[in-house]
Amino acid sequence: MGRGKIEIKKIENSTNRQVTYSKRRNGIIKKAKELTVLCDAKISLLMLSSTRKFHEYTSPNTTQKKMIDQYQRTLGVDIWSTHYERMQENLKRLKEINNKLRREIRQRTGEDMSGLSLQELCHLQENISESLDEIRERKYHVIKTQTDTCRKKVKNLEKRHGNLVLDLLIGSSN
Amino acid sequence: MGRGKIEIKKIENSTNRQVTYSKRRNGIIKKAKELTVLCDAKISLLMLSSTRKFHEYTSPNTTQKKMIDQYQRTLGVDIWSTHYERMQENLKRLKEINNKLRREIRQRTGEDMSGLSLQELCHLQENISESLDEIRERKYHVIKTQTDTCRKKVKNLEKRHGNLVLDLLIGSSN
DNA sequence: AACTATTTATAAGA
DNA sequence: TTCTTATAAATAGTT
Repeated sequence: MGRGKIEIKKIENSTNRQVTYSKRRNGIIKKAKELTVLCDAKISLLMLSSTRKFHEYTSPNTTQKKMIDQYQRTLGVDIWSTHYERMQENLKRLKEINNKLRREIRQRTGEDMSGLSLQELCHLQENISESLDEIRERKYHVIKTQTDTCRKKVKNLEKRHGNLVLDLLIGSSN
Repeated sequence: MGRGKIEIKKIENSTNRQVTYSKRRNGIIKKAKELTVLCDAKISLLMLSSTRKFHEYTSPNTTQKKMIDQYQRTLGVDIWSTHYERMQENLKRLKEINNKLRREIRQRTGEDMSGLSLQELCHLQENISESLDEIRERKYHVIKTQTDTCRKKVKNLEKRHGNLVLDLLIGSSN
């Protein structure tokens, strides 16, 4: 290489390492370009430096996707299968949960009770009766809150109105 | 390079081209390995010869998938967008529907009514009251069906019992 | 696959 | 970063 043989091990000096990376990166890209032209090859070269800088070279007559597809076909692997399958399982699971929830709602609304036994129906009735009680209770709570708020406003208005009448009777100083 | 400078253009002689490909392929892989070690870099190198032979090098501390993901993130492109993104959107949509359904159930059970106005509460109460009526109706229907079935069985039994008694009185012929 | 004359790449220094 | 240059490494053509 240069002035004196070097051994191939990590360059500890960060500056030197970056300089060497830059030089050799250009070198390897040049080699890739030459190989592409000389031998009619297709090359995909992805490089990530220790400082997270990204560089790439792809032969002109191809694309990253084509190269990766070729890679997968040739080696008989599928890089994405793991991800893909997991996502598909997730989808399936969610759909099932979804259907269960819908069924539960349809039972609670009384739209579909065909599969329920007498015992289950009794239980459902009891359950919904309780829900109805809670909703009624909540409704009264909301009504009471609103009424209270309303009363306070009236009281406040009355007080201000009283003051206004007083002001009119006595006469304001400014 | 070797004995006499060469120009960088396609080697027309097929044998020479293959030989050069082989030599330079090894050379570039060696360079990639050196760069990996010297500069703590991550490299993915895919090569396809004009004879459709495939060769690759990937740095030990990474994988093809990681490199491609990095590539996509860095360049802001997504080779897999069609499949992958559609799946992810599907997942998101299902999750949202899921949450809506759960919320609806929680409202109907009276577990969570904090976001509901008085009007909505009235509507909910009415709604659930109707559901309760339907469930009650269904229950009575089931009870009636079961009772009818039971009565038929009793009648049947009585009839058979009557026949049995008759048989005993008259005597069976075989 | 091995050899070797040359070209090319590059490490260290400026 | 860029250039220079001494030297190592790569390799084209040959055997």
